[in-house]
Amino acid sequence: MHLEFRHLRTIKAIHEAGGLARAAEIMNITQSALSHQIKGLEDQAGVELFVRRSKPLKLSAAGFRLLRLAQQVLPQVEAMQAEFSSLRDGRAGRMHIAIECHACFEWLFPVLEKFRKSWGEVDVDIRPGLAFDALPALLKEEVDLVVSSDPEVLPGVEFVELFDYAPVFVAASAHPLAAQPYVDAQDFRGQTLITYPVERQRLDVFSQLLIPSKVEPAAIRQVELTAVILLLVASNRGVSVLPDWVVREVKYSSDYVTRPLTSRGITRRLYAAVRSDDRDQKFVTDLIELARIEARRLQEV
Amino acid sequence: MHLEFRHLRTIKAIHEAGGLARAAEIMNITQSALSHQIKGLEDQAGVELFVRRSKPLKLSAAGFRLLRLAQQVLPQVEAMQAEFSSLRDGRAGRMHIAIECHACFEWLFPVLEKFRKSWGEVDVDIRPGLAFDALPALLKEEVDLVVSSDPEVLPGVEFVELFDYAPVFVAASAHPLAAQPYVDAQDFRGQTLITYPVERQRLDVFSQLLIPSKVEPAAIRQVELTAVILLLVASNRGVSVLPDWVVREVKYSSDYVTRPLTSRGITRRLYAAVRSDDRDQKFVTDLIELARIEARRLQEV
DNA sequence: GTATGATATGAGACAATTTCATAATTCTAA
DNA sequence: TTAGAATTATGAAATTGTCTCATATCATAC
Repeated sequence: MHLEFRHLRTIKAIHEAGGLARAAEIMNITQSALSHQIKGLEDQAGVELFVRRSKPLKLSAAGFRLLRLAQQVLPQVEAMQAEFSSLRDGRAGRMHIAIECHACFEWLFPVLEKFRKSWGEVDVDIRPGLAFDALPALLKEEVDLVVSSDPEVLPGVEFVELFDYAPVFVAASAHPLAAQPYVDAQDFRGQTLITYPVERQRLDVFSQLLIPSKVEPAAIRQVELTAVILLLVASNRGVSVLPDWVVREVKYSSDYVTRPLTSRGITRRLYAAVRSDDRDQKFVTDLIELARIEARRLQEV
Repeated sequence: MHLEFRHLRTIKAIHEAGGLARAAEIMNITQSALSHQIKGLEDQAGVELFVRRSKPLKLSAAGFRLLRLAQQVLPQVEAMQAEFSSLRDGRAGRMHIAIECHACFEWLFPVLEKFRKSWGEVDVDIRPGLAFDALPALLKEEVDLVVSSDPEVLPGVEFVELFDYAPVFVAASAHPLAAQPYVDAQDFRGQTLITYPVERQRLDVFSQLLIPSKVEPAAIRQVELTAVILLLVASNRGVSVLPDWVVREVKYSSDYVTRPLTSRGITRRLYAAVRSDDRDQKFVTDLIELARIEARRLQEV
């Protein structure tokens, strides 16, 4: 049974127009074509679709069943086409974000919350669990944006600057290092360092400070959640280094002290990696703008 | 955007097969054809449906949207086709019944109740309100069976005998005519006759007895519901004539008396009118058989 | 870099759909 | 009942679209 959308539209039109000739008018097609069409369909289906005894062609029981299908299916198709047209002119799209940095959740959530309000038709998601091959995933269109602090030169991918931040040393206020105005690589000797559970290269403390200085802490404890890290730090089970937008919330708590890394402080830059094709999509630039604003808000205090 | 079912099947197949070449195999079609097909679709839609950067062709965000449509729509189409195939081999169908006689509800309901059990796929309905042009409606396929006691010769329509019945006189046991062993046309003179609200020609009392004898009752009261007619008769507000399958339930009640019409009794025959095309449909003959059985059951007491 | 597997493209063959012209119905109203 | 109008059916030719075949191009892995 060789059913096509054309047939569904025909059935619907004949029913609405109340006859084949009128339906042909509406569809801008010959009456003959419609006649051939339904004849072919009836032959294929082996079922009479219309009552021919009466003159303005009328649907039979089977015809009504087909009409019902048309009434179910055609709107679904139109809905999809509407979405495609939104997609074409950039009102809709997909924004699946991969984040390489654990702590980024803190600012990303509020950003996405705002984003959702302006871009209801964009399908937003955060995809954890591909911390390391995020860039290949970006190229394969498995994700649409990667938050990263290690820009690479990669054809088809652009790294757009998001904002600068400082990795900051955090310890319990009772901790000996709290006495110093800043901490240096050497100060980590003998300390227990609490980090996110990722490779050292991806952790600012290591890549920017300890590896260059060839310093090894006494112990490393890996913890998934930022809140838990802070908890452990507060109870003096170790020290940590976290981005400024995270320590903000404990900066003025008497339980913690926060200190710059090195006398001059360390500054890092965060990037959004997007495919060059998507770079100029309105909702992409908008998301990046929102991220900058949110970061500034978290850092200004 | 020239979407066709073929495209939906293709999208689905490519997704399931995980690539275009494999999908082509499954669909018994050239890989080339599929390539042309999706290219055409992408041009029309103005949207990329697949990610071409990676080699085993993969769905893009838009492609997934289309896949979702395919997964919604294709099963609906298959369901309809299954119904059509049921229709072709007679497991499904429509059985909209028009009844010309009011009292037929009494036996028709139990019949349909049984019918529904054996023929779940048949769409059953009773269509009241076309008491008089039921036969034209049958020809126009607005209904599929007409219960009638006045067979006509009509091309394309067959009258199948259902069962015989007797119109029976009913009165309150206190009524004077209760003394007689049977009632004649003349006995209706001076009586109040309670009937269904239809033309005289369609009422057995008139067509079979009063019109031929040129007798006019003192008054006629028209009542819709059988139960109400019996109520009025019981309280001696008039007499009535009802089919034997109806009076059965009051025959042994002390409130009523039932008497034959004329010394020999009057017999009528009920027919099912169906289109000749449908005459041999299994579910049609089955319904007629059920009707006969039910009538016999109601009449045998 | 080359081999291999996968997708794209162009031209021609083929099939399905539409149109045109006209026939055959059915309906309507006198 | 019978024109006449309106509606649907049909056949053949034209058109359009889809598929195949052959081959090019591209991606990936070794």
